[in-house]
Amino acid sequence: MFHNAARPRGRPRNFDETDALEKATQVFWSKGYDGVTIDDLVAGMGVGRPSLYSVFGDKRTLFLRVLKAYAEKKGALAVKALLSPRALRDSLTGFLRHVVESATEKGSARGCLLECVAPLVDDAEVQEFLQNAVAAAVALVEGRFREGIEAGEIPSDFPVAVRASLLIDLARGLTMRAQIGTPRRTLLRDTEEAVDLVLLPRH
Amino acid sequence: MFHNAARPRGRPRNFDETDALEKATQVFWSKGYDGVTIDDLVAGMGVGRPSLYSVFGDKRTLFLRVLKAYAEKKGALAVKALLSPRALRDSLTGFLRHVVESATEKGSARGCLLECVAPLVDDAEVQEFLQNAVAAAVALVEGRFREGIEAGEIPSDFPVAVRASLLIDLARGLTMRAQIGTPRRTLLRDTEEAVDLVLLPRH
DNA sequence: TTAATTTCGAACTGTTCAGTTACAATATAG
DNA sequence: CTATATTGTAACTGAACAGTTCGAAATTAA
Repeated sequence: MFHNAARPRGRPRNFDETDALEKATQVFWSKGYDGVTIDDLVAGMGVGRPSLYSVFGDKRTLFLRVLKAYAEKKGALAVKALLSPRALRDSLTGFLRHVVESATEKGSARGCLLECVAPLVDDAEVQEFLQNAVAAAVALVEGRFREGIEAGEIPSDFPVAVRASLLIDLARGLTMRAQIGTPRRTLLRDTEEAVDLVLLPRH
Repeated sequence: MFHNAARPRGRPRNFDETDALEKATQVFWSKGYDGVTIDDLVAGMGVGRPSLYSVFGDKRTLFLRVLKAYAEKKGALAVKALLSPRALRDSLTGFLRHVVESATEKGSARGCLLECVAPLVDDAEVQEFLQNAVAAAVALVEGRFREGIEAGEIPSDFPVAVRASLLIDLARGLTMRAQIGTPRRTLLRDTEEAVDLVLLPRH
């Protein structure tokens, strides 16, 4: 008899690795990095202490993995919001709306792991990862602006790089406001304004 | 013989309270709140452990005091930058330049205690304080915009409240970029762009 | 000089924490 | 059914930590 899904030999795990990782995300997201103890993770992930070490390594290693999974997921959603075939304004609004909505989601921590938690982690690898993530986000928005130019939605002298950078700054600002408790509807209102602003032609 | 500066009775302290508080600010600023131990503070402030407790209370109490002193200092500088008698554009540029410069000061921690560290502190009093600080900052910028309208520097239909909020969002974004290591000159360049943007008339 | 007062330095105490170990539980292979 | 492999549970260990205590040091008051 063959097992196509090569079932491992010993006692099976009673947790799902991906699921545990998502739970770890919530723990770091809500308590910060330094504020989290291994016991918090054990409790939050539903994984035994020795399993946690053997499967995920120590806190730093786990955090890096959480960070990468989170960024990938968030990045994919940003791509989806920005690169769907619709008007430029709608793309940007969709992007910022998604940012605000995920930062104010009920049942989840406020703010954003990448913007509020990770920047405070005193670790070279984390910092480098963040810088790349920000650069990627800016490049994505830049790309969308260039498409907008080709489609004639904005003038050809539109300052693509600068505005992309500023849009990301605005997104960060909105996220930080979510972190300190500004209500979702306020942020959603300002989302519209931010898009208006960032699309204004220069003189 | 009278002592006009009513010298207290016992052994004199060998630290200056204000100075120690500034050192504590640097400690929290560079290590975050949860990342700081009492020993870090003892080492960084040059104050003995028992003195620290008797003079400043526990970590939370000390942090609240640090936070308030920091906000007061920062607020005063913001007022100075925004309310000096000069052109609106120069006021705003001065404000953002100050934000960027203090977030990228060499010899000091990067970013901003109020924007990068405090929002992660899981404490109701801290959160409330931050919300008020943000509201005050927005109100300050709003006031400056209104002066600009009176002086005819911007049109009377200029969306004062919205733009003030967005300018603060931009400041937060710039600060967070400083935190993750974006160089000062990049941020200063974007400062100019941010002011240009926020002053654009609406269509 | 002596008494009273306050701070300083060092050591102490009970707690929390990270990481490990020992053993029981649960599975497969033959 | 037995041997082997892997996970889960609980408890252990040494280090780090918060907050306190105690005696020595430094000052004023009398």
